[in-house]
Amino acid sequence: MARWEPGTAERLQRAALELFTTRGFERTTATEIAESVGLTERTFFRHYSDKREVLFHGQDELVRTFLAGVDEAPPDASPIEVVAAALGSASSVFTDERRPHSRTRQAVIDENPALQERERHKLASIATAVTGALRARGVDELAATLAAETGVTVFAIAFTRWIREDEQRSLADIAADVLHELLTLTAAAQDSGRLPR
Amino acid sequence: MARWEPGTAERLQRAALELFTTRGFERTTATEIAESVGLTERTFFRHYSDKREVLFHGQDELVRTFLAGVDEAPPDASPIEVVAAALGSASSVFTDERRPHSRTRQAVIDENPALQERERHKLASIATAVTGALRARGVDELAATLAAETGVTVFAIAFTRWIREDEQRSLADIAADVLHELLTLTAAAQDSGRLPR
DNA sequence: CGCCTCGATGTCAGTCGCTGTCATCCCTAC
DNA sequence: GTAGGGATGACAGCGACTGACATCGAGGCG
Repeated sequence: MARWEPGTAERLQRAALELFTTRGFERTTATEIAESVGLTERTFFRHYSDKREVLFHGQDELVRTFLAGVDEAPPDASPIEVVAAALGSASSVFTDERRPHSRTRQAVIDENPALQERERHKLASIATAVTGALRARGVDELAATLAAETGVTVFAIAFTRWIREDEQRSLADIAADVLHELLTLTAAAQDSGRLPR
Repeated sequence: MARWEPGTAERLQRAALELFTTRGFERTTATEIAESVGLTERTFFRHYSDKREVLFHGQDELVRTFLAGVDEAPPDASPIEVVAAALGSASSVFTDERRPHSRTRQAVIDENPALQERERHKLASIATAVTGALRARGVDELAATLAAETGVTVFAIAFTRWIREDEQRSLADIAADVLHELLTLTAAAQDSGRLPR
């Protein structure tokens, strides 16, 4: 038997989400979160580098899922195809059971600009990771950056739609649709021949 | 004759960039910035809502330039074509004379994660504005979001290339190239027929 | 000319996020 | 049983940011 309850970080995370939901992010202090699970503020900051970070626990796992998807793509796949594979892999993490939790969490984020900022930052770090993975496959820098960044954009848009109350499809399906829509849009521009250069 | 020197916000901005460059962002306090131009910390925060914001003064102008570009696009332009127009318009703001300043400013941002976060947030707000402008033109939500977000991605990538020491072309030229590369990438994926769905 | 309002700044106290440091204490290994 | 180590507590302190109130010169108005 340990001196303290195990899973400290997880308990803090649950307590934080609960408090953020009821009182709002800004009107909840780190001390309140910590004491609501019988710990001190200092301990909170030992587990999370800052107050916002408590809502983004497990982000590493998402990054790894993206990278796993990249690895699974066939060697001759084009950058966008690789990104599509990563999208499929990442989407599979978000099962139907996770939707309610994702929803409440997202509601908190949508209420606070500082949290949105952090969310964008996390998405950007995913893009950076995917860019690196593409580069490791021999894709040149421009193509790698574009494909990765585009993939993350598609993921973010698909995720927003997946969260919606009326949406019943899987995230993977939605992401595939969004990607398809992007290809349609770019193809239309390509064909018009009215772009500069 | 005014009671105080005019252009307080601009003086603060210049002083901040100077101090950030020499001492670094985190090791510069808001009080130091303010006092270096004969003001108090309180006044600093009256002009800038937070310490990071001082580096993003004039962002509104950039947003307006994007939107002006959207307005200039012909009525029958496709979403990507509209975005290309916005890209051209926004790029024209960054003349050759502004490059040295952009470089030192970017160097500061690249050194600090909190500033990168804010930068991403600003880019996201541009995307949101462009999305709104596209929607006002009758573009449906998905296409508008995708086109706007993609456009901002292209802009960001082009901008980092424009900043590079060895790069001599105009930002508009680079942006057009980057957009072209994106169209090439998506076309390749489209043609392969190997995407899910 | 004198008064009054207004806007930008100063002053001050206070909260909160976050950090460094040191002490505490159970659990484990030897 | 003793020595370490890992997680926590206690405490002091800095800096970002805010609210409330005071100050004071500029310009309008009688």
